[in-house]
Parts: sequence; C-alpha cells; structure tokens
Amino acid sequence: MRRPLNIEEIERGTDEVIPRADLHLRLAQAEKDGTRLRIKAGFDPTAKDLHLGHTLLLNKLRAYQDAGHEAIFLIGDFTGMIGDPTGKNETRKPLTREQVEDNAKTYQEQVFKILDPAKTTIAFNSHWLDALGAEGMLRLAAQYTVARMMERDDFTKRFRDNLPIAIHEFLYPLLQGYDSVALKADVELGGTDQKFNLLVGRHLQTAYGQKPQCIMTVPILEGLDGVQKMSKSLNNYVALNDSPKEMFGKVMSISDTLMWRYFELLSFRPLAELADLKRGAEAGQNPRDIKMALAVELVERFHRGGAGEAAKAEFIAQFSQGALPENIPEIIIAVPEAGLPLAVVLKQAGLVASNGEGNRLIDQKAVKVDHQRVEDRQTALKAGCNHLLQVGPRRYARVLLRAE
RNA sequence: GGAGGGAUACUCAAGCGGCCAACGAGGGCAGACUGUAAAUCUGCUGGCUAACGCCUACGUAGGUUCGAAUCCUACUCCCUCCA
Repeated sequence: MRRPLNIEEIERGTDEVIPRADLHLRLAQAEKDGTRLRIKAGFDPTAKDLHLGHTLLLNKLRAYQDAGHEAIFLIGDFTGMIGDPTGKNETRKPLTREQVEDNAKTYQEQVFKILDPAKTTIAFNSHWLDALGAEGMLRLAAQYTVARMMERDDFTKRFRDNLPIAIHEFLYPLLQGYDSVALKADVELGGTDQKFNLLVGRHLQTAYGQKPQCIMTVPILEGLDGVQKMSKSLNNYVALNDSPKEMFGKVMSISDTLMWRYFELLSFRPLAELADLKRGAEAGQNPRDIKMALAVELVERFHRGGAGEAAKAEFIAQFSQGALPENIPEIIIAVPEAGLPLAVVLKQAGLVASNGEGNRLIDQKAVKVDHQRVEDRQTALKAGCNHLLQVGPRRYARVLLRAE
C-alpha cells in the first residue's frame, strides 16, 4: 500500500538531488494524481556479487517503491560489455555476452533481498540497444560533443596523464543516457561517481523531446579498509551472499571511525538513535559493542530469522572466549613411515600455499598443533593420529593422518 | 605514414653487465599490544630442500659475454608528438 509522501525519507543519505525543486514538484504531482514515477537505477553486471556498497542505491530504490513508485532495476547487459570507465584510470576489458548474462542472473537473485519483487521492473538495456543499430548509434553520438565528454573527471585526468582512452568508452555515458530515454525515466539514481553519466541522461532526454529526469546521487561506500571504495576487485567488500559468520566478522573488523560512516549510510535506525549511540561512545562505552549492534542489524537484514544474534553469539564464543569455529574442514593425509614435516602437512591441508610459506609461518610462531605453538621447523607428524592445526587466528583444519 | 618513449614480482616503482630472487612504497600475512579492532612496533612476502644448494622469474624469441633485468637483433603490445 502506498505510504504518504515523505520527502525526508526519500532524500535521507543522498549526496545530491538535481534539480531538487523539480523532484519535489514531481513527487507532489504524482501523489496528487495517483500516478507513479519511473525510478531508474542501473547496474553493470561486471561482478557477480552484490555488496553493501550496492545496497545504498537499492535501499533508495526501495524507499521509492515503498512510496508507491515504479522501481526499475536496469541490468546493463549491453553496456556491461563496454564497462563503465568511471573512476578507473585504465580501460576496462569488455566482458563477453556469456559472462554478462551469467552475472545478470546472479544479480536478480540477490537484489530481492532488498527490493519487493512484486513492485520491481527488471529491464535489460540490450533490448533497446541491440535494436539501436549503427545508424541509431550515430544519431545518438551526434547529440554530444567531445569537449563536453572531456569534462568528465576521469577522462580529463587520463588524457592529461597520457593514459589511453578508447573511443568506445565515450559511448558508455551516451548509452547509459539513452537508457533513460528508452525507459522514459523520471528519476535516475546513481553513485556520486555517476553524476556525469546521469547528467548526460538529462541532456539526451531533452534532445529526444522528453522531460529530463531528476537525478539523485548517493555516496560511494568505503570498503573495509576505510579508504578505497568498496569493490570486489579490491577485496574490501561485504557481499550480500556472505554467510552470517563472514558478514559479522567483516563488519567487526572495520575501524571505529569507519563504523560511524557505516551506521550513517547502512543502518535503518532512526537518526535520533544514532545520536544516542554516539553519545554512548563518547561517554566511554566500548565501541566494540556498538559495532556489534551494527553487525547484528546487517546480518539480520540479509539473513533473517535471528541470524544476526546467532552470528554475534558465535563471534563472542570464538574470539572472546577462544572457542573453535564450527565447520572446521577435515582432511585426510597419507603419511609415510617416517612422518611428514609439519610444513608439508600444512600445505596439504590447504592452510598455506607452499612448504616455504609453512616454514616461514612456523618461524613466525603462527602455527599451533592441538593448541600448542610449534616453533621448530623440524617437527614432523606421524601417521595414525588426528590433529587440530591452526595457522594465525583464522585458518583452521583437522587432519587425519593415515599410514601410507 | 614519420619521430620519440615505454613494457620489472599482487600493485606502483628503482635497477641499466657480476654484490639481483631484484632497492623502496603500497597491499597481504604473521607476531607483540588489544576489543579478531584501529593506530603503533617487529618480522615475513618465487618454488623445491633439514641444509650446502638447485630451479624458475624482469613483454616474446634469439644473440654477444666467463657472466645479462641490464648490451645487440627481430617480434608483440602500449603511450606521446607530428601528419
């Protein structure tokens, strides 16, 4: 059911709304007429896993959805083959059609953890871009100038730094903009790094005789390192598909500073409650416990059914009380008469990449066998026993040693 | 079409005949300290070996040399400038 118009809720956490007055006008008009605005957000199927960074946009889409508008989840299966050059200082390799389709499928499965399937339109831009043809492409390209294209920050920089810019990268913003034309979008959402592309959409809609869309940008979420943007390729991400345990652990590993950023951008708690938490921290409450509240909220959001509290309990057991994690892999290893050097066992158990690394870690006092630290490389394990191996705080395995 | 510059380990980036498995930085891993934090300090960061050592690696393929990431030749890819 349609909720009453709440502009504050829709704008919460956004970076820019352009033009704001126009958006308010359209929202009010739609409210009055009982019509629905078409809200577009595009996703490149370049990586399989959606992560928390993507959810900022999805949450926003959800907010519109809850307000009764039409959420269009656009999968850039065509543009994905180009790869958006945004924020990259290098040309991205085009994906094959197969990769793109494969990724798109996984996207759809994950996106409904946030969006309401019944109220979501999923669109693929290959539908209209395939049909555009060379002629359509030319006409489209005629709507924009090189000088304006070069205004885009990453193009400017790459050009200045003598880095290559492939022609097809110019086409990306045009095609993305054309998506808005094809969809007759009223609003397009995107990260702040998308601002240029979103504005191109406005320009193109005008050129094609449409009312230009409003654009709304959301901040780019920093990854676990707190510096670079969250992305799979930087391996600083929390995927929606991460297990509760992984997700909880990753959230707990962020810095106290970053924690507040995450609260601000990811939590659904009312702003007043966030202010309370901050006051608590200033009054000396252990930030760890506040971080746990965030971790619980996020795990619960994506896994439901008490998974958040369960992950918290497991976390406390494992790290605060030193209990073993569940699901330690068990590996059976064949051992010769004379026994097998520990480093070799570690390697065969998959805990280290090479015997050399195993030995290095032994030297570094990182290896425990049955909870006993081993510092001697010469240590060998004999057949006929079972051992619990630990490397560092996170790597565990149980090995069953069999006579060869 | 012409001229010039470049390709080094996960990334950036030194090296420009032997002391180079390759300076340094980042990243990663480990240890100490902790709250599995963060910050900080320390160590490690090609493979095989108990070790001496051996092997593989500096775009690709050859060559010169006792010896090459370093010199020569060809090739591939990239960038810039001029047309």
